[in-house]
This record gives sequence, C-alpha cells and structure tokens, in this order.
Amino acid sequence: MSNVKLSAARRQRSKTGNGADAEPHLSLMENVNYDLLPNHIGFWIRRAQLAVMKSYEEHVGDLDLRPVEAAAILLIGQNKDISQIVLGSALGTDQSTMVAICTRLENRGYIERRRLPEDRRYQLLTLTAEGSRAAVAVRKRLIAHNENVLRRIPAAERKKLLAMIQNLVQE
Amino acid sequence: MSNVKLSAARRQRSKTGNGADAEPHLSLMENVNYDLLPNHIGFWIRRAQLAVMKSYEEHVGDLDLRPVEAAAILLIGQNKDISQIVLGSALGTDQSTMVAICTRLENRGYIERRRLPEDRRYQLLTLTAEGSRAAVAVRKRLIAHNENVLRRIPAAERKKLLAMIQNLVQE
DNA sequence: TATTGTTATACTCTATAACTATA
DNA sequence: TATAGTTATAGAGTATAACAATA
Repeated sequence: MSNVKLSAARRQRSKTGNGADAEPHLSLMENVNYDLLPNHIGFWIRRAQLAVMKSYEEHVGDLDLRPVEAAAILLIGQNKDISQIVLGSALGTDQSTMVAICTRLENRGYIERRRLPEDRRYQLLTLTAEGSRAAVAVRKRLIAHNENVLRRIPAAERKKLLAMIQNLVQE
Repeated sequence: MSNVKLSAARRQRSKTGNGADAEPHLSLMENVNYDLLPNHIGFWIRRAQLAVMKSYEEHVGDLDLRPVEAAAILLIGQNKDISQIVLGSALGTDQSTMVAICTRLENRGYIERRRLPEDRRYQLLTLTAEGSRAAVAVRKRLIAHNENVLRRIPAAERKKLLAMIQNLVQE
C-alpha cells in the first residue's frame, strides 16, 4: 500500500468530543491486508474520482453547477448553436438527461434554446450574456480545480498521465 | 482530442433499421470544440471509471456482485474477523452502507457475522466455505478484469500509472 | 458520553420506456 | 420509419439522522 492513506472514510458524527480520545476504536485491526486492491486500477480510479469530486466541490462548488453542467456551459460557449443531442454525445450523457441539464441552465438564464428553422426537431443552444459571464467564471474555477487535483504530479509528467488514462478509455 | 473517440454515448433505441443510414444525424456539428476538457483530469477520470465499470460488468458481472461487494469478499478473506467498521474504513464506505453490503453477503451464504465476546459492539466477519470458494472466483475474475482495463498500457508503465493516480488521491 | 451497528429515509446521478413533433 | 426532444419513472449507489446496544 506504500504510503497512501486508505482510511478517511470514517464518519464524523459526534464532533462534540471532550478533547480526549475521540478517534474510533480501530485497535482491533490497524493493519489491513488489502490483497489485490493496491494493484487494482479500478480501485484507484474510483478513489481518484472521489478526490476529484471533493476538489470540484471546493473549487467550483460555489457556482452551484454540477460538473456536467459546467462542462455543458463550456462547450456551448465554444460551439454556438450546438444541438442537445450533439452536446449529449460529446459529454457522454443520455438524451433525456440532457433535457434536465439544459432546462436547468435555461431556467437560470445561462442558455437559450431555439428550434432550427430548417429542421424543427433540433433544439439549438447558445449562451446568454449572463451565460457568457458564467462561462468565464467556470473556466477560471475549472483551471484552478484541475491544477489542484494535479498539484502533486510534476508538470512534465502530466501529459503522460492524461495519455495513459485516455488509453484506458479507448474502445 | 487526438485520436480518442468521444461519442459512443449515443442511444441505440431503434435497432430495427432498414440497413440504410441508421446513424444519428450529426451533420450539424461533426467537429465539436472540447475547450478545456481534453486537458481536464476530472473529465478523463470520469470516463475511465465508466470504462472500468463496463469491463467489470463483462469480466465479473456473472458473479452478481457489485464492485464493493467483490472487494469486501477479498478483504474478509485476507483479514479474518475484521469488523464492519474497519472494513468500511478500508473500502472508503460508510458504516450504514456496510450494513447493507454485509447483510447481502450474509444472506447469500458468503460470510458469517458474530459479535466479539470481549466487546459486543463489534460485528466480526468471516468467510464461509462457500464464501471462500467465491473469493477464489472473485480473485480470478478481478485479475482478468484488471488485465483487460490495462491492456493498452505497457507492463513497464503500469506501476508508474498506478503511482500517479495514487498521487491524485492522497490528502 | 462515545462507539458499533442498525433502520428508515432521502438524495444524486443516470438510464429506460413511452410519447410528441418533425422529417 | 427514423430522429430530436420530452416526460414519467425507476434503479443504482450512497449518505444522513435517529436510534439501540454496549462500553
């Protein structure tokens, strides 16, 4: 397991400790044998995602946008008049899920939907002025968030890390 | 975006195509500008987790155990009489979630729970004979699953990948 | 008063199925 | 007959809160 802490999931319900031994009583087994897990990529990917979510909450959370909504704002900003289905495809998100995401962004005044006149099945998405301002904030926070997650990876190795993770994803 | 496919999330509802152009009509925007996302670690971690889940389903799915249950069987096998709270801590899972996991494993005959006589608050977990057989199967499947996920990463680089991902996790 | 385990409940995220309007 | 979008619904996974038993 090397030097990586694997606890940290312990509940912190009773914070009204008396200053004495408030730590859970782990004496029964301090050293857990993790078997395959330390070499199991899925185990670490899951924990990495939890760490990413935590960092996201800390760095982007005040914008009250879920990760997929933040990504949607970014992509709509870069791809004016993108349709919901193309956006969903780009984000790896289902059609019906996209509806809820876009409706929320619309209700908050960040995007506008309009039908494509030539083919009224398509719902085209654009940022409003307020949405554009939000996009600026989103970009700034996402960059800080990304920098935070990668803070322990030397800059020279980050490309390599991304490339390797992308290699896990490819079909 | 290099050569990595980012679509694939398209729904496949109407498979009764006529053999002609059954592909969704993406002509409106073939080339999406992904902005920050290609360099955004969280974006790739999320997609990696989806890939891991897919591979898990294919390689371990027939055991009808969720990932956390498979991991629990492994750890109980390697740590006889581990308590629920220590196991939960090791897996990064909440106390109350552990109850449901252990109850399911108990109902399937894979584990036994018994109270520690010296401190009856503790519920100690051990594998049954059937649980031990399951653990053998779990180990075999997890190894194949892991090998599959890492199949495009040269063996010499896998340690490096794991180390870097672990560096994302550390507090 | 603290800790382990339990129960009931609720929340997040996402997908499936059935539907509409459009083509 | 197929596609984009919509709605209603359901499921997985997980956590929070209140509680019981034990210390």
